[in-house]
Amino acid sequence: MQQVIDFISGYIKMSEEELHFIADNLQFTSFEKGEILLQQGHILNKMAFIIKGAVRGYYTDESGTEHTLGFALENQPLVAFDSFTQQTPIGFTSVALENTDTIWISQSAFYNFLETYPRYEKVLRTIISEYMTIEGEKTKLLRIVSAKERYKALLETHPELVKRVPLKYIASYLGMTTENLSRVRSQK
Amino acid sequence: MQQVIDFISGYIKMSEEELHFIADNLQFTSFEKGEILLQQGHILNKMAFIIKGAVRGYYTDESGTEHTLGFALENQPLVAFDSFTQQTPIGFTSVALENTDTIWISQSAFYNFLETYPRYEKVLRTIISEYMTIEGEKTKLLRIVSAKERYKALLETHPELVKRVPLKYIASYLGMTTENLSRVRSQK
DNA sequence: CTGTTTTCTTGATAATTGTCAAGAAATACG
DNA sequence: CGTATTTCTTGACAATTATCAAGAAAACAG
Repeated sequence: MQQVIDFISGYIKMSEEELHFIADNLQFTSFEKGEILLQQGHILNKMAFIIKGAVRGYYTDESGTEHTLGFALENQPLVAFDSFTQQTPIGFTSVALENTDTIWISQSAFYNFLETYPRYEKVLRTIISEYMTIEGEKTKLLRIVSAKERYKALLETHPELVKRVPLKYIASYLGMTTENLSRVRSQK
Repeated sequence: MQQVIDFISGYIKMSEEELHFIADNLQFTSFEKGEILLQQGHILNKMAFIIKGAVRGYYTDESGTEHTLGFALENQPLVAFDSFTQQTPIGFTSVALENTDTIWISQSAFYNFLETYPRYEKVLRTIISEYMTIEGEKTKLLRIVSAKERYKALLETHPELVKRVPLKYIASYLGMTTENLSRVRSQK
């Protein structure tokens, strides 16, 4: 709970009232390794914040192949903002890589909060724009043509992921086979 | 001008007052083919809407190689939302592929509008979330492993781009060499 | 319309990556 | 602690893609 408050406080000084509003509208849920937090195709009426653990996001294409889109660790929000806002099906599945603790807020409580305390509109815009910067960096990393350089770039920017996440998911994230990642790693 | 109004009106019924506010704060600019609309590294204090023409977005990596990130055509906004919001350097350059007409709004006018007519916060969130959906689709397309399938997918989802944009930029966008795209095209 | 520049295609070859298969290493679990 | 399962590595080979080079086609400018 404190972690959510800390996260928001990084953007704005919260009043007691706002703090209570948030505290009263959060719900705690634990997931065991392998359990699914968000399911591709479902409609999303809540958003999450990861307290502890790690999560992998992937989508399954028509041929049934999984493509890892990203990872989320503790102290990060876990949202499909487009699905949440437009009430359209989520484009990916989120599964726990480890036992993971999360806190959730419902869509109605979220919008209620925004309407009651409109100064958080600006905070939300900032968070979204930061998210876009990160996504932009991810896209750029994926456009590195050589598999070796792509891995090297990830290792430099997110060493914690490479340590913590099974290599086969790192390979899938980087758009290469597990075998190729294994070889590329042994080269340097 | 009417095109901007039409774009916004697709999301909300605008009042006369709002309409005038917008009309009074827009500035028209034309770009010749090859001219730069947004420059990687600059700080952005305005956002654009494309009235006519086509624009290519790319970033230049450390080795000097250009990577095409996307295209924008008429009736589409042209913004680096993260840079605009956080006042950080833009992560890409936008260059006109054709003679292009644009309309611009300054950051101050934009925020002024949002504060004066807060119901547009929701409109903005919707536009942003739609943008995220599109970016998500782009990411998924890029993760298709085979060059041939990647091209086929783009041809199916955005045939207008393939017709209108020089192939070498399509190749760069799809993460392959021009030569390979040429070969892949001739196969089917 | 004509020369010039840019874009696109094609060929030959090398490098990278994927695929299939099997075994080693690490991790999970009773 | 020992067995089962999952993850990771390695090898051989095939397929895909990049690179370099040259010429054809198209677009552009005067």
